[in-house]
Amino acid sequence: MADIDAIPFLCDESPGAPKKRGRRQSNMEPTNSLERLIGLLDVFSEERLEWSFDDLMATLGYSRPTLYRYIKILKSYGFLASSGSAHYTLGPRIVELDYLVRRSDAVVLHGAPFLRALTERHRCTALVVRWYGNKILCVASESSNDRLVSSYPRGRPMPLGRGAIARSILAFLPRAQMLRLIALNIEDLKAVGAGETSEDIARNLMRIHRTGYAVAYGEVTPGAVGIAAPIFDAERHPMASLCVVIVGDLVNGALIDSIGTEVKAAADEITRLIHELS
Amino acid sequence: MADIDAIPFLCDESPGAPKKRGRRQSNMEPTNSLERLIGLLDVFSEERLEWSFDDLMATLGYSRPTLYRYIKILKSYGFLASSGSAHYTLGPRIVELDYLVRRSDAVVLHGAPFLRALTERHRCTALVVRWYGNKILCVASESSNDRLVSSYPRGRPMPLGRGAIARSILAFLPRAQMLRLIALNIEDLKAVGAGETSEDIARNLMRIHRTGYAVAYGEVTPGAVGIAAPIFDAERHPMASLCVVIVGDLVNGALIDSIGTEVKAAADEITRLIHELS
DNA sequence: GATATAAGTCTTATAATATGAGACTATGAA
DNA sequence: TTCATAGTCTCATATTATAAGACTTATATC
Repeated sequence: MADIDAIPFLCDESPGAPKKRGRRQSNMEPTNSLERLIGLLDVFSEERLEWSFDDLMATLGYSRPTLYRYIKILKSYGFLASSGSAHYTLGPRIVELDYLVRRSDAVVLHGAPFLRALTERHRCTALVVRWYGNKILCVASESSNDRLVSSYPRGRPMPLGRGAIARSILAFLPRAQMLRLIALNIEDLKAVGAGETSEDIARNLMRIHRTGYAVAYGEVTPGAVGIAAPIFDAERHPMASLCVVIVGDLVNGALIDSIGTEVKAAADEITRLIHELS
Repeated sequence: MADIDAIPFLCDESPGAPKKRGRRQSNMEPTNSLERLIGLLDVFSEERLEWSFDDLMATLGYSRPTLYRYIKILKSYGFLASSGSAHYTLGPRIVELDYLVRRSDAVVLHGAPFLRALTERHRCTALVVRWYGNKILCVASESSNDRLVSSYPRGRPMPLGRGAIARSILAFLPRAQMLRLIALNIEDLKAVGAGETSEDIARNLMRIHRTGYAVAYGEVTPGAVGIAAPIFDAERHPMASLCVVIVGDLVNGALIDSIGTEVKAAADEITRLIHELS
């Protein structure tokens, strides 16, 4: 049961759309067999990459034949794989699907050239990150600095309370939603110095809104500076963020400003490209 | 309907285990609602990364409310995402799961250092590839030659009939299974010069078996030489392959032999490491 | 601003099937 | 041989997935 709480939020794809129904959250129990089936994959986490049949049964509470049936189906579709006897891990179909995602994600496709350009111009790591529920997910990255290995590679979710990326997204949300998410992540935001109270944090976010990009010092990776600007969906809600991470010693205020302007320009251009054809 | 045929084989994780029941193949129709739900993801392919609701309904043949229900569930779990109105693509949860797969796949984890070593020693691309049904799937790669961009990055399935990787796996299968897979891929194998008849191909594979590694000239990428050796599962069935791809002009017969020996040694070592603890 | 069309959800009776208890099989270990 | 574990099967029952079609929002069009 404890593991259930560790499962990150799962929700509709477009967190920008306000008040859409049908959101899922980590604490929601599946209500039907279809959800129970795919929900089974939710027990896998970075902390628990492999599950025994008995632990699955104890955690999920399904009967033996039912759980075996689920596992059989998921295995036959490649979403699960046996690892040792009565032990299971995630399966190869996921790898295959991720390839397709990389080929279809507009943010990845249009962001890639800018990642390349930014990493060529600066000794940095550049990433494109998607907003996804109460978390953000790196979907593409490039680096021109071997010392600067991102602790958040593709697919690893980051919290919404820390770092330039998170704030570059929060800052551009409608006020009500912004406050809701501030409340959800208030501890992180305070710990990181984003403000003392919700109101204070909101004020600071407004400033980011005016500047057009967010800057953070060592909030995600010690010694690293993050500079991020939002990418918008068709309704002009932030849906992703472009970010440059650079070693703190390599930059001063002026350089940060100039990189910030670059990042914002690139993010705006990505936004434009995304909506150009559709 | 035509697209259905393009969907690659989906089957149990361990294709090495002979005659296991419960295999899925592309032409099998889902028999229950659970399979129909995850089976929906099978319509996405490299050729068709985005689907409209109407096309989905026409292809899958489910009723409007049912299909909407499926989509809603898959969206709520992040496996699908809306793209434009009534259009859908694969969703961000897949990215998240792929990250977990990268962290849990023993072949990826134990293979990585060898990929690095091989690419440091030679100007080449080195990959680890998993056997998965009637196809092989790259799961990790590294390159020290920018001119040599693999046309098969992580997650893109390759056919079982072409290239050193495929033959390095076929060559180590029990004879019956080998013949079955030769029959399935006979056109490719012939086209590529692996032999004239099934028997001829089998004989050539036996030679690969004796040598311990397979070599192929420009079968996958023109001008490139592939050198591959199998990685085995607990039952000593081939389950994956380690491969070095190198530009043809850079190698002669002697060098190929020496790289082949290296690759085989590395593959054997990966096999050992995988089973060391479990 | 009215109308039309499409996107998505809800309601319902009915047919379908998912479920769990427990038996059964297969496999490997002691 | 016996014992334990992994995995499947059978079957009666209760659950629930299903499709037709009504309903409800959005989005576009005039």
